[in-house]
Amino acid sequence: MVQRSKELNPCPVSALTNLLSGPWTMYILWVLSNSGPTRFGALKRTIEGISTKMLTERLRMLEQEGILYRHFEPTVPPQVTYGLTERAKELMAILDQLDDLAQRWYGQEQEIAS
Amino acid sequence: MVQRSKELNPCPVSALTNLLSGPWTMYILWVLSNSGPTRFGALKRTIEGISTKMLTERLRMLEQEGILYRHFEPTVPPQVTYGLTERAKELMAILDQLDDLAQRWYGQEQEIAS
DNA sequence: TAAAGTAGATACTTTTTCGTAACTAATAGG
DNA sequence: CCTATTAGTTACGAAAAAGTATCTACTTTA
Repeated sequence: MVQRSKELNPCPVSALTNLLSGPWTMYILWVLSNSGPTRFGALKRTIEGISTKMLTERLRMLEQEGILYRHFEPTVPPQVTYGLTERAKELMAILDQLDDLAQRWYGQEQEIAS
Repeated sequence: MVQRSKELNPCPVSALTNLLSGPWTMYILWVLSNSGPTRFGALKRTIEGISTKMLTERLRMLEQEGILYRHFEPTVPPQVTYGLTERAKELMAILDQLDDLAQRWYGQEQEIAS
């Protein structure tokens, strides 16, 4: 059997970072943080390039972890809205710091030359 | 051509999180943070289950990003030591907060029943 | 003289990941 | 009656990621 790193999930940090480290994950949180609760279709349109499958996968995952909620309105056609939970907000506070760091390290390149 | 998420690397945070999100990456930083500068072989023995290839790959990557340094001593057999840079220490300060969060969220399960 | 020890590099193979395309249900509108 | 709409699910296949095994150099030790 081949040993992959995800199996051994010894400490809580690993659990959390494995979770956040998936593709698009941070981006999805970022969008929901900026736009507030958003419907599936709108998310898909906003997050350019993501596939339906990937998006649902990530959303399900984040929901399971209690980082976002899913509100299903059984109209026809159905309306499903996703939003950040309290947990997500705690998380974003830290991710914002990471953002500051990233700005300082890599941000210069992005400066606007007027 | 198949569109993968890593290609589009728009904002600095993405750059940083893509970097941290690789397998074993956080764990390696964690070990170096706790143990101080460590030789390749020792790292490999500590990080149980990691392959040589994976370990070198991650180390090279972190070195390129200026997150850790590599010190090569051309003895026979050679001695190569890896350690955290200042950047890494800034990073760890934030990751420690993430750790606190993880403890609160998932830590309970790990409690020792005396 | 042969083996051990370090820090990898490389080729080859397996596993996993992820995108694409096709399909679903129920209703409203033309 | 036919089509559009939403929010997915599923099977399939290609590409990327990661493991395994083999090889290197040089010296010391047995």
